[in-house]
This record gives sequence, C-alpha cells and structure tokens, in this order.
Amino acid sequence: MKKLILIDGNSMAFRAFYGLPLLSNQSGLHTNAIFGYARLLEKLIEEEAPTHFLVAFDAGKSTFRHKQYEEYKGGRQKTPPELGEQFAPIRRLIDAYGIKRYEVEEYEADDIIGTLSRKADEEGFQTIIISGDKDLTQLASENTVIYYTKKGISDIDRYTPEHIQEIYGLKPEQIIDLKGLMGDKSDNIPGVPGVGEKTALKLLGEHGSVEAVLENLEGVKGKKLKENLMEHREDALMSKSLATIYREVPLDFDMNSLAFANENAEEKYEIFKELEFESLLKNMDASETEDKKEFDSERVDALDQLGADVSFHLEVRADNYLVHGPEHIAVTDGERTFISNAEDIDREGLEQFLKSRETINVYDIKRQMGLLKHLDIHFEDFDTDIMLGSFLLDPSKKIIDVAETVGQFSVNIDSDDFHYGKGRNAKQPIGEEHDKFLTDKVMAVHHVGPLMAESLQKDDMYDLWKDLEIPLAKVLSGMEYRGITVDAARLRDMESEIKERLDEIEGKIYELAGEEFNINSPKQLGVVLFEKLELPVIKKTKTGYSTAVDVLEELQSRHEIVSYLLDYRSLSKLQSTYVIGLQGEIKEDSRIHTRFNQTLAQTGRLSSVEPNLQNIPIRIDEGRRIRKAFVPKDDSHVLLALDYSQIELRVLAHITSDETMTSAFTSDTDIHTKTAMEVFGVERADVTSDMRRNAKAVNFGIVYGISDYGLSQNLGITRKEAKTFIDNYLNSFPEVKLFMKSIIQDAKRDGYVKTLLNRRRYIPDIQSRNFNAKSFAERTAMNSPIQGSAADIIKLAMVKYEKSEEAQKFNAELLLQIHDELIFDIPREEVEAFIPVIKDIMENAMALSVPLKVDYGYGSDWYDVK
DNA sequence: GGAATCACGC
DNA sequence: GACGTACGTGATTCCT
Repeated sequence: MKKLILIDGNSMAFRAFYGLPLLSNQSGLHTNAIFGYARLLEKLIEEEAPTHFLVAFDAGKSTFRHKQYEEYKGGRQKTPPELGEQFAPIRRLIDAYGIKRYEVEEYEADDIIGTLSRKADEEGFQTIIISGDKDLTQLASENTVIYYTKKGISDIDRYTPEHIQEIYGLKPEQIIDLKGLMGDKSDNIPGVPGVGEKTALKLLGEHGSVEAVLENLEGVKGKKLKENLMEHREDALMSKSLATIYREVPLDFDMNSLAFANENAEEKYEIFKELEFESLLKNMDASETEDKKEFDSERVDALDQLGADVSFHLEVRADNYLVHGPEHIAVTDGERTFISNAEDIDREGLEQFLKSRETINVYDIKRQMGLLKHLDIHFEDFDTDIMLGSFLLDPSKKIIDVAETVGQFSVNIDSDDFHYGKGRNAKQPIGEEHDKFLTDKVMAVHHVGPLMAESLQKDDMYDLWKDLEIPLAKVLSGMEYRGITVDAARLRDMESEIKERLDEIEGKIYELAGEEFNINSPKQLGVVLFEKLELPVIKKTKTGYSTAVDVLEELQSRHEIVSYLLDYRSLSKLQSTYVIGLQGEIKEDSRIHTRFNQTLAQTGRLSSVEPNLQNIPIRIDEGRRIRKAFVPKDDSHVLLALDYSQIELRVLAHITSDETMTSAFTSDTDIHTKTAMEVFGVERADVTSDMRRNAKAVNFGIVYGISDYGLSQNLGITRKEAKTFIDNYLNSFPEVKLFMKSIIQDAKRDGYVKTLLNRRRYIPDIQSRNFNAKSFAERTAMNSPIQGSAADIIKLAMVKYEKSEEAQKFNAELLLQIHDELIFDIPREEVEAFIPVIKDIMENAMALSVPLKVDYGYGSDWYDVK
C-alpha cells in the first residue's frame, strides 16, 4: 500500500519552537525547533512507515490571496530571530532524511498539500497531513487524515471526516463555510461580525453553506444577526474564498518523486552530532547506523606480549567493588588484547606487569584500585581515567558505564545492561560472546583515552583532570579501603533503648488517635490527623495531605498527639537509617567502608554511599550520639576533625573582591554578625540575635542558591520580606550584586559557568522562557562557582596532603571527607604535632585574596570531637 | 521496581 | 505575576 505523509513545514516549525524550551548547542545556535522537527520525523517514520513523503513550505511573502485581500495574514507577529535562524538547518535536516521539500511562488504550503492530497486520493494513496493549522481539516477524506498537533508536537489529534462530524457536525468541505462566517483571527480573515463558532455552526446546521445562509436570510433568527449577515455578505464570501485551499497548484513533479526510502543515515548523524541531539544519536546507535566500531585486535595469551602503553580493565558486574572481587581481566595495547578469568591471574605477574608499563589508561581508577585489592595488589600508578574525564566534560551527563562514555566519542559498544541483562533477564555471559564484550570494552577505553585528553585540553580542564581528579581518586580509594571503625555494641545498646522509647510513644499515639495505624505511612497518618481528628490542613502534596515537619509544628498547639508524632518521626529516622542501618554496614574488620562518588554531584562535590557517611546527625544531641559509635582504630588513637570555616563565603569574597566582605574575613570577624550590621545598618553592639539569625539564613541562601521563597520558608516569613532581605543584602555588598549579574551574563554567553579550577557546569535553562526553569538556572549560575570552587579547594587539600612528605611522616589516616571537613585517625601522641601541619596544608591549599580558616577538634570518638 | 514522602547532613 | 523552589542518600510505604 502506498502511504503519503505531507507536512505543513512552516506551521510545524512554529509548533516545535513554541512547544519546546529554547535549547541551543555549544556554538550558540538555537535548536529547539530543529530538535522538535527531528523528533517528529523520527516518530512519523517509525509509526507510520510512509512510502512517500513531502514537506511543503510557504514561499515568499505574497500569494494570490493577497491580491484578493491585502490584509491577508496581516497583523502577524514577526518570526522571532531565535526561530528564524533555525529554518535553514530544518531544511538541511529534511534533505538529510531524503524527504522531498517543496515551495512555490504565489502559493502557500496549504495549497501544495491540498493539490498533492487530491492527486494522492486519485491515485489510491493513503495520506496523512501534519499541521498545527486547523484549516487543513477541510482536506479530510476517506483516505486522508489530518494530524493536528496541539501544544508542541507530541500531542496529536486525528481528524477524519467522522471525527469532524462528531465535533462540528460538519463535513470536511464545510470547514471553509465555517471560516467564512466566523473568520480567522490568526490569518486576519474577517468573517461576519458577531458570528462566532457557536452561531456559525448553528447556521450551517440549518442551511449547509455560506451561500445558502445568505440566500435564506429571512429564515435567520435574531435581528442584529440578520443585519450583520446582510451588511457583510461580501466579507463572508471573500472569507470563505480565502479559507479555501487551492487544489490545482501547478507542480513540476509527479508523485513518484516523493518516494521515501529512509536513507542518508550518515548525513543525519552529522547533523545530530553538530546540534548535540544526544537522545536521537543514541536512537541511531541502537538501530540504523551500523557504524559500530569493529575493534580488530590480536588475542594474546600472556600479559608480557603487550606493549608499554596500555588500557586496563578488571570486570565485575556488581556495583560494590569493595565487597566483590574481579571476575575477568582485559588489557590491551591497542593492537593486542589479553583476556582472562580473574582466578587464573598470576598475582606477582600482574603486579610486575603494571609496574613496568609506561602509561595505563582506565575507566574508573578508584574501582580498578578497589578490585586490585582483592588480588592483594596495591597499585595506583594509573595515568588517565576516561570516566573522570567524561564527568568533567559535562557533569550533567550521567555516568553509567564504559559504553555510555565512549559513545560520546562515537564509539559504539554494547552497554553493560544489554550484555548482562536486567532484572529477570539477567544473564551470566560466558565464552566467545563474553570475550568479545570484554575486548570491545577495553579497546574502546584505549581508543577514547587520547580523545578524552584532547577534549579536556580544548576545554581547559586537562590540568583539573590530571592534577586534581585523578590524584584524588587514589586518595579516595585509600579512604574507602581503610574504612572507619564502628563500635557495634554501642549501636546495639542504642537500638534497644530507642526501641523502648518508640514503643512507648507509639502507644501514646494510638491512644490519642483512638486507633492503631501505621505511623510511618503519611497516607494513614493524614487520615488520622485531618479526617478523624479534624485538624486544619496546612499544606497538600500531589497525592494528599502533607504531614511534613513544618506542618506538624504548626499543628503542635492544636492537639497533644502532634508532639508525640514529631518525636516518633525523628526517633524512627535515627533508628532505621542510622542505628539499624549502620549496623548492617559493619564488615568483618569492624569497619564501615563507604564509597565516594566522584562523578555525581553537579557542583563537583563528592557524595557517599553504602552507607552515606556525609549525613550522620550532628545538630540535635540525641542524633549526634550516633557519632559515639564511630571510634579510632584503637585506644592509642584519636579521631581528628578539621573543617573549613565559612569556606563558601570566603570563596565568594575572593571571586567578587567585595571590600566589606574581604575586610570581615581578613580581620576574622563573625561573618553573620557582620552581615547583620550591613543589612540592617546597625552597629555591632546593636545586632540582636534575631538579626544575626536572619543574616545567617541569607548567607545560607547565597551559599546554596536558594530562592526568595526558600528563604521565606527557612525563616518563616513572607516571600516579600525574604525578597527585601535579599535585596538589602545585595545592596550592602555591591560587588556581590555585580558578580551575580555578570555570572548570569557569562552563563548566557558561554552556556556554562566555571569554578576557580575551571570546572564547568552547563546551564542550558538560562535561555528558558519558563520563569521557573530560568530562575532556577540563574540561581544555579550564581551558586555553582561558589560551591564548586569550595569543592575544588578541599579536594586540592586532600591531594596536597597525600603528596606532602611532612604530613606523611605522621601515622595519620584520612578517613572521611564531608564537604568542608576532613576526618583523620591518628595516634594520640602525634595529634598535637600533626594539627599545624595539616591545618597549614588545608589553609594554603589555594591562595585566595582572603585567608582560609580551619577549625579542628579531636577526641576518642566522633561525638567527642568538638 | 519505581514513585512519593519524609528526614538527615552540608 | 506566573510556579515551586540548594545538593545529595536512604528508609518506608504503596502501587504496578
């Protein structure tokens, strides 16, 4: 069967443009309409499988309709330049798909489509017309359906004659009569005054056409309506004529030339790449493009047959490389590849091999180091890590597996999920297939190594990669492997103690509620609070009543049960996440070995998993007691904690060179008090605790990039008051205000912002027309350089510590990093001597225009460190 | 297995 | 004025 798709080219460009956020690629070209177009074409090709295809465009400004009616399409808004620049690429895209494109002087796209759909009907085609203009529905017939796209392009209404009958009670050819009577604002077609859709449909229901209505004016009810029709009969007839699609456009081609073959994958690929359409590129990789890199390498059966520059890969499916050892090994020098089961590896041979290489490239150093430890090998002399590189190039790209990363360099190999399967489809591949998978993987890593270095070089992040992230991975590996000693007995005691208290509170809650229910279920709790006890609903969530802390706090005075609920909440959190959760993480060696994720947080911060040791309670003493369970390796040691004081605000003072702020830090005055003095215009002595609290919250907001709404929530004030605070703040620190403005400009100009060490964060939404998205993007632009630079500094300190000969003379062990804080285990007798050394490294990790200040404490458990 | 809600840290 | 509001991880419930 022959199937023809006709697209109303201009109308779809507008729909795509207004339906999608304003995207742009790195060279600054806006791409949202092009992207929408590409997605539309992909979808149509896949779902409709057309045999013939054409996109019709309007040509020039003047058409035969303008001769008939000068004001035709008058009053239209100018095409925004952001869209205008996308027309040429859209045409190129259509050509790349091998789709016929047509426009002709004097006629509109509608007329071309009308003419072709008539011909198609005559020749027995099935035709689909795609448009965002309802006028086209007049072309619907038994074999022609109109896909009308609402809201963007993904939401499609299908107009068949039956459908049109259903909604209007009209035949398709009567659509023009409808337009004749009611007119069309968007095309500046007048119609008859006072006649809208309702009246027009009524008239047409009675008479059938504009002409028939005008001939039977006596039968029309309503004096004014009759008058209008009489007076504007010419308008009505002209309007109908304007709305009528001309179906006899002279065309210099026949239907055969519309044949569609779905070829030219290469050209498509080029365009997608240039415009950075990642999702579409991935689609192509998965389906059509057979440009899978075939890695030819000779299989060798001994490591010593490999050259000096290699890529190295230990493979295990499991996430936790500290628990699970390697199952396979794959090493290549680009020409020869060695593959083996891990159990067959000769430990000494491998260690010797690693030590004697010139360069070693890997994907995920920390993981490789962790896996090597299972073979009892401590080796860290890796040179490059393409996973870390990929994260630096664009931290917003999720780090998934080797396939994902090398895919960004047009190298296509099977993903881990595909090879191993997921869930019930999980496989344990072996033999030839698995060997090929491993070969492809290590070859891909090897191939991408130099490309990665080049890309990072180009983006000024090569040093950040080689001198910071890669050395840091080795430091983190040591910390993960080392672990931190935890006193399980201590947690067990806490568990039973908390259990008793929870049971007691639970009983009280049931008693006050008059029934037993699951207190942990917000849904059930909501019913009890807001239906049974009829407490006022303060806030709703998407699914029902909110029972969050701030809501409960407001309800506290209204019912006795609420205080018990608050206690229950915080206690059960302590119990499940920390007291019980942590016990489950203690390994044979009585230690907890968290893993740090170096490639996740957008700002460049680390995160910590299994368990998360970066959110152990501290603020409330009850929770803080959890820290009593974290202890040094033995009685002769202590835990030492050093934290940067106000590192983000110091970074801000440095970046902005704000005088007031700089002098506050240079003279080491309390920054929140100083802020309060400036914002409220008072002397130091007159700063009340309330003022300081407010100032602190504003500083907090600056550091974390919260909105006026967020600040209002934090302080329990109105958004307006919060905004006033922020405005006052910015006026008190004029250079900060200036910085905020210019960083947003930078983000707009470059598409990204960067930290002191050139770490980037792309902010595409800075161009968004969606207020929320844009505001969020602006706050991100302001905040990321601050938080990211702070992350750079502490990372640098960690690397410098590891490299410091002086520091290494001590028997100190770095255990944890908590964003602005480092935790060490160290012999008690060394601690006093060590403190000035490590403090110096941290405070001088990077030279800023304000001093960095480090506070510290030590003790015989983590609670005691204050 | 995933979404939603809640709570902990910086 | 819109509209939902720093970043993470993890536990729990509840639905598919």
